[in-house]
Amino acid sequence: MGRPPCCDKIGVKKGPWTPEEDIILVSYIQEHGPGNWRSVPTNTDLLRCSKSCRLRWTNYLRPGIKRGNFTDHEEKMIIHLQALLGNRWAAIASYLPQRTDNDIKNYWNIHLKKKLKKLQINEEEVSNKGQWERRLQTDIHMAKQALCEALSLDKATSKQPCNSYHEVSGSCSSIYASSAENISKLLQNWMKIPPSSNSETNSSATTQEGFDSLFTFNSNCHSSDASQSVSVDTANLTPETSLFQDETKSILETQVPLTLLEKWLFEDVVAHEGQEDLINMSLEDSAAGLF
DNA sequence: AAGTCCCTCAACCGCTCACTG
DNA sequence: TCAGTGAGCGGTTGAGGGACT
Repeated sequence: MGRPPCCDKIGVKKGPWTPEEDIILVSYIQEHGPGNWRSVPTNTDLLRCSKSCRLRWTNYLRPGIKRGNFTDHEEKMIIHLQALLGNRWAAIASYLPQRTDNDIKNYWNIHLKKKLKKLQINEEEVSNKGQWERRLQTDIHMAKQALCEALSLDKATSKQPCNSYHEVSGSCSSIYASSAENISKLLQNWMKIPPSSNSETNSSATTQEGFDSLFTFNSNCHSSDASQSVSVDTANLTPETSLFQDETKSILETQVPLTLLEKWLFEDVVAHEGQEDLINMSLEDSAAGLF
């Protein structure tokens, strides 16, 4: 038996969202909170698929989304995390809470792939090309091993879903950059009055606490200022807040260190505090060539 | 000015995962 | 244990706009 469609395809509107639709969606979420997407089209006048509503919210309307150019720091983060995690864009996005996985994915495919390809060509031209590749492959292999180890350990323990999107939505005080001013106002109101009937399993209280413990933002996170900082506080890295909260949870509980990620997180903090280069592991050479 | 090409990014599609009864 | 269902994720597409000829 085939999987039924998520919604009735007949009469479902496709294509770009209009400001009016945005307002309807935001108003609904303001009242009911994000989640239970299935009910959104039925309880509103939106002629949209539930998936479309969710994507519109998570990729565009959700508060805390930073738009505009990626900073050097963000680029390095993405490159580094992509080397460690592969194309797990959602996981990578949880380290860059102001960016959506879609944005990161697009940015990678459009900009960074080209840069890395260019770099690779350059590297081939220099004599130490093989050495760099071997180092990179070794580091990636080590990262994969660590992740596999963590994931296999995790399977033995209880699982908790990672809802980084909603952690962000409940914590950041920024507004999204929309062309529709009224939507922005709606969102501002929503930020002031968090939804009381949030149906998500992750409460705003816990997510706020957890989020704050992982990421520390400048107050103006709506700003596109390149100096915005995202520092990772490893001292407060709790199982609830980690990107790999399930993985990390199991690790912490079983006292098995996820050394590679921890090392990187620590180095990230050091790099920030000492104004040193973020990338000082496998990609330090390549990053230097890129930027 | 008009036509074409290229780039960007919002949105869609299809798959997998997680949860529930 | 298993089927049904909702939600999330990653790959891909196509419309729109800017750059170029």
